[in-house]
Amino acid sequence: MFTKVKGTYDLLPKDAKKLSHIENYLKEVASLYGYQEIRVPILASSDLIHRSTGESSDIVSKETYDFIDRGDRPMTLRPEGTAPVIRAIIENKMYANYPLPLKLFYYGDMFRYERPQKGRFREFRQFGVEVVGTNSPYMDAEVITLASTIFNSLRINNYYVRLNTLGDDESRTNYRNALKEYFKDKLDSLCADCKRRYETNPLRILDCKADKDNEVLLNAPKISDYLSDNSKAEFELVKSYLDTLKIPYVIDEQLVRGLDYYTNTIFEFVLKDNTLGQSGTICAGGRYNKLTKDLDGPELGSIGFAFGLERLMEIIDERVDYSHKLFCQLIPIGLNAKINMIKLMQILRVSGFSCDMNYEANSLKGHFKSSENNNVRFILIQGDEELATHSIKIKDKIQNTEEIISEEDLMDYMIKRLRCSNKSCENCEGDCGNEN
RNA sequence: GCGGCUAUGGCGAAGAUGGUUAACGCACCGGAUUGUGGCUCCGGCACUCAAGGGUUCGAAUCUCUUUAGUCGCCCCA
Repeated sequence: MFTKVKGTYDLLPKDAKKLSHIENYLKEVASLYGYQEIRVPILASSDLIHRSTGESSDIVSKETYDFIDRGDRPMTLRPEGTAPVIRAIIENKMYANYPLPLKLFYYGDMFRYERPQKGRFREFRQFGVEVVGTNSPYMDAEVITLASTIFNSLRINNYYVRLNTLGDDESRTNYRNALKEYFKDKLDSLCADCKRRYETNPLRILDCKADKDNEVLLNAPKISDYLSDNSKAEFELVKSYLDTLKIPYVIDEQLVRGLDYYTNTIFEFVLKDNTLGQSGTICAGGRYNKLTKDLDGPELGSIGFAFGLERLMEIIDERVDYSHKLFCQLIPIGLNAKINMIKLMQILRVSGFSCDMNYEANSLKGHFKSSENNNVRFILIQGDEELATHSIKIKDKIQNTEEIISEEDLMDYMIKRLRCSNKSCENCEGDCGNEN
């Protein structure tokens, strides 16, 4: 037997329905904020992914799906959505052909070679947005507000936003130097990973989990002391906007994020409880003002975030019923009725009534069983008796009635029943055609 | 890359200290009930316990290896 590849999963009908539902929902909310959809390839040149995400990042150094294609080109399955979207913007010169800022959303499969666990897969799905072509700190706040609205409207309330700023170039350079200076003679007390990070990306030392209680780390210089006046003012504006809208956030100066392209504002949405374990981050993002230029485009201030859809699936509490439902079941008795009902079924289907027939059942029992599985409201039965008079026996499972009507009255009959399903309706006992 | 736990019919699962017919529930199939199902009753459904090796008179039970799943660490959405 073939089994699915490690870290992948099948979405069976019920869950597939749930995921489409969530995706449609996210699309709708994003469009309320003025975002348009963009679709970009899953397959990308290794160069794009490696350069954008950062050679020193864990994702690129040990988690990408890299391979050489039949034309000897190094390829990578995208591990995140930002780089391919930015590439598309630059390649299609969208920054010139569309009004700025570009406000785009995307969703689709991402690939990371990790050990699978709860809320983490090798092939997984993200929904994200990217705003390109603005430096306004108001946009930082708007993007965070959008993410927050998504949470609220999915009735997820037990989250908060971790917020920090990495500052502009100048701030970051000064801070990096300060960190290097500070850690220079303290390297021995850091873990092996941090010793490496000291060379490649000293900021990453700050959110090291192994050293998180290390005094050396707790006493390290803080980014807030190295922010330029401009960066400081921008960050204040972001915070005040969030205050105005009462978005709950906490400033966390240890927050750094693992992708190398981030600048200025960065944030994470995390759950207050442990329903998702330590991987409680469902949404994260930030500014990346240098990325467009690093990818050979013009310099464009940009910000975005991504949601992990599996994690969202895991935590949402929806009362929606995703089970399979059809409108009616057709039950023919005898060959003549079967042929007649096949014609009838096609008419019903193209008229918008979902329905089905069990072609193989030899007994009434089998047919009725199918009607249970299909969760139908109406059961239509036709045998030689009904056929002779062009009529049909119809059972309404909600109102629990059974009567014989003529074939041509069938659709009107069902539509009326649909409108009023109130058994104790005084006007009609369920037949008046009024909405309840 | 590292660590914990798990692996019994289509599914969920019982199976102290190894002992010889592998519970039970659900699903499914057949019948009571061949133009009316859902309830009920009766009957059927694992020469086999992830795979391979070892210990033993005897292994689903002990041991080793492998594989898979799952959870956690690192990291990330």
